[in-house]
Amino acid sequence: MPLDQYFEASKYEQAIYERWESSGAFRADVDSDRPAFTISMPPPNATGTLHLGHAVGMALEDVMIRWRRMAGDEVLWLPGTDHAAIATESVVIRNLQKEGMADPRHELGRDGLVAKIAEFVEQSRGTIRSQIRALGASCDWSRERYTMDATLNRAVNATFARMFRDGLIYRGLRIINWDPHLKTTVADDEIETKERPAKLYTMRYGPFLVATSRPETKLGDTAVAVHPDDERWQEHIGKTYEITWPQGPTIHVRVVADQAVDPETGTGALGVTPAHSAIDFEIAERHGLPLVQVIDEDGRMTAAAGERYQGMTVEECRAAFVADLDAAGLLAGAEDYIQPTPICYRSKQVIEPLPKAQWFVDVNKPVVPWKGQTLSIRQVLRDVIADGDIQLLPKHEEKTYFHWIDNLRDWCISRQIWWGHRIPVWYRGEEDLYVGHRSPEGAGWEQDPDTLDTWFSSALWTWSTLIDPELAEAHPELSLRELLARSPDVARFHPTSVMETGYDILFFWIARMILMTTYMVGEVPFHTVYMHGLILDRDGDKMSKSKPETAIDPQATIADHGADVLRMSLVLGNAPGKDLKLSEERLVGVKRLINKLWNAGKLVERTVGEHPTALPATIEHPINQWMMARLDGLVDLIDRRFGDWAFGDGAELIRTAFWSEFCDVYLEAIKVPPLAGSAETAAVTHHAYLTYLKLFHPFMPYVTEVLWREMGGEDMLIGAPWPAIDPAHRYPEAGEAVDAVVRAIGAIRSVRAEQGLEPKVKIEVAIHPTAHRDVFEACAPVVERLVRAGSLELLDSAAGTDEPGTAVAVDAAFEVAVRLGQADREAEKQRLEKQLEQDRKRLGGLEKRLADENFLTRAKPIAVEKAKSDAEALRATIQAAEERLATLG
RNA sequence: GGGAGGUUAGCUCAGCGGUGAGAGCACCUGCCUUACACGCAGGGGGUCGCGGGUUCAAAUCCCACACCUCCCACCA
Repeated sequence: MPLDQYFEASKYEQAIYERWESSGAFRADVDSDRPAFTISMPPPNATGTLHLGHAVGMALEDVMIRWRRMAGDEVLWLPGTDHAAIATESVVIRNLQKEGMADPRHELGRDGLVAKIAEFVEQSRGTIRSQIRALGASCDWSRERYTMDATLNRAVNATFARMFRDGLIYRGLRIINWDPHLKTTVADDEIETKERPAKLYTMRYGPFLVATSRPETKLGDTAVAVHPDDERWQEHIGKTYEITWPQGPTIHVRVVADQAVDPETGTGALGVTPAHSAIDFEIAERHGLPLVQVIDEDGRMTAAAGERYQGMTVEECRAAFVADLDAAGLLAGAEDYIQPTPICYRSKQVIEPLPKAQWFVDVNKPVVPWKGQTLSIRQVLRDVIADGDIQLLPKHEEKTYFHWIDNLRDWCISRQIWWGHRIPVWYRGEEDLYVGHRSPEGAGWEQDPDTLDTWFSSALWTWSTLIDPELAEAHPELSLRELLARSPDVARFHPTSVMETGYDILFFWIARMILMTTYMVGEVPFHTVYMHGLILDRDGDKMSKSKPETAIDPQATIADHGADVLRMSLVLGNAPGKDLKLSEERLVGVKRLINKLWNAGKLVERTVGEHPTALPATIEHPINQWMMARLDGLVDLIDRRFGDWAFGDGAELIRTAFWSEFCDVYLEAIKVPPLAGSAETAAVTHHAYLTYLKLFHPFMPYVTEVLWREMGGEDMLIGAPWPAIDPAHRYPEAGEAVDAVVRAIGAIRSVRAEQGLEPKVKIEVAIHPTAHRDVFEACAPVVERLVRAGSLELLDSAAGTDEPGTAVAVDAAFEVAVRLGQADREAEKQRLEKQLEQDRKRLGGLEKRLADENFLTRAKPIAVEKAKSDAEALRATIQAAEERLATLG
């Protein structure tokens, strides 16, 4: 069936995806004896929609997966979704509020709200699934997982319990990051620092001057700290002062000496607010200072702040307190100041440090068995990268990673929201505490109200998803260790091969997967981490709805141009860690490539005819040989680029080879007899085209699959073997010779254009090959056609090119002459002179270098050899051109 | 304040010690040549950020500087 004029993606995509899926091509076979290649899909938010960040990741993952599948690996790409605790809960609460429910938490209660959220997730999770499908992702849907699956919950609870028993998880009173908007704690890594203009106030404070950008917290001060060696304050150390604020409470501050104080900063005297500053809290712990909380969980002042300020927001209190201080003459100064303010990365609201008892993961306790040692989490995290057990791409991210580890503090894992894995800890009375993966027997137990940080469950993703859910359900009594040991997928597909994700979640997720997996499973979660960059708009800004003219919507792109266009646009030229600017022009460029591939298919279809033949035992025609040699070179090159994870670069190379070698040279050449109409040509054309389809397939699966079927490829392309070099068809010599012919064609075309010879004018051409005469002879009809020659003569010597009425071009492998007829000989002279000038200049450079004793003795022999042969060739070219000029007069 | 990456043609980028610096897009000229005008052929265009240094040889390595981007930092 002849191909349509243009490829219309929407006509084919859905049906092809269904054929792939129903054929079982996506499903991993745990029993095969092929080497395993595994990717755990980073689970998108179950209630989300696909954005370009997902799209670039999935496109890259699918490239890897399809490549390895064709290359013969047993591939598993495990898809799934995340319950995204904070994000999902706040969306549902907002929706309920829009529907008129003032306080959903209060009105529905815990069970009611959780049920509502689960219902919402169930309803909306289909969207992301169908969008992943539309992209063409060849993932194993039979193994789809969700971070709230029963099996995963069991893994979470068992992990918590084991860490608790090992002392890696503890409950402690700390200054935590409290988000008064979301009403929950957040981890240190979930904080962004935003610089905001503020004032740095200096206030009189007993005998001291104290600087602060947060005067309102001074209502809760219990000490003044100075550096132990600071001479200015020696007499005060150890004393306690009573300070009565103008309109507020009276506080008692002890003067303590502490190394943490920098004498150079501020006034050198630090007002210590243990309840609202982590550093002050630590000072307070060291000196046994009391803790007075003046800000509550709503971000308002408490009773301890005094009657006047109680109930004010932090901002209101700051303004009021400063005014009061000023009125009382206690304000010594106020200067402009850029204040680094902690912001929650989710809610974008200001974080309030508050003292609260929370659950933490201890990163310094040495209880993790690793390579025969017992290490701390921090040490294992460092070792797996330092030892090369895990490779980070791009490599420079290792430095960022080590820097993060050096500054790592205990990880706060408890959250005060309701949606998520509930902390598996039960209390009974004051004394009894139970930790386990199932609720304890007996009456009177109360479960901890908090839930776990989403990243706690995500951190188990690579292996918790491989546990056999049926086994887990049938055997609730099995320990996690036994479940892992008895789940076939775990042994077969873990550790995974690659983790492909954005570099922005290196700490949130990558590091925590390493942390949890080394501890729980005793192996790394993956061998390679491929981190893609951000997708930006054409101006290099983040795409946003406020800039619709440059934003690109993945769904609309798939609908308008097809999934292949979107995928290839995101991958072409992309490299680990590199941000990519995506624009309409980029999409159009890929669209043209697909159009070219499609149209080449039409010509191939015509050339191959109804009955494609297999490659003959030997291939005779040099151009056919050349095509085979080019394919070999390309396949070899691509294997090496892909092996180095350079998929974007590989895609460029395939594109260039396909367009400039196959289309521009080969497909033009085979229109001419005797290549045209020969069975050998049909076979080579078919073989070459199918090879390009295979190479393109990981990037553009849909259009290549359509063309594969149209070209009579066997079964489906998704399961076809990756191209390999066939030792029976190696023609290295043909490459060089036909390259010379191609250069000759270019030289004649240049002469044609420079002499202003109209395309309709048939020119008379003579070629004197100085090498590869037989190949030139075999290719003569092709040359004749591609340069639109009326006649073509092959000469045995340069003699024929001496005639005055010709234009000549010279190369190391040939001289070509174009009979000019009426054309301007002066133009020819000028062209030659220009060429001569360039050649002489270059020869001059080479000769200078060759005369340099230092170069001859110190340079690598191969460099000297190349310089010599280049000079040789140039001299011949120059001499021929000079003779030619002489005959022109 | 600490750290990382970048600066090559009008734009997006490749090249990362071997010597005439490349691609795509854009531009110019000519072509609807029976696969493709989403195309074909030819062509113009670059002090490789600035200044030093190492080397027979530097866009490529080293040092300093300038500018851009990003990450980290307990808010005196």
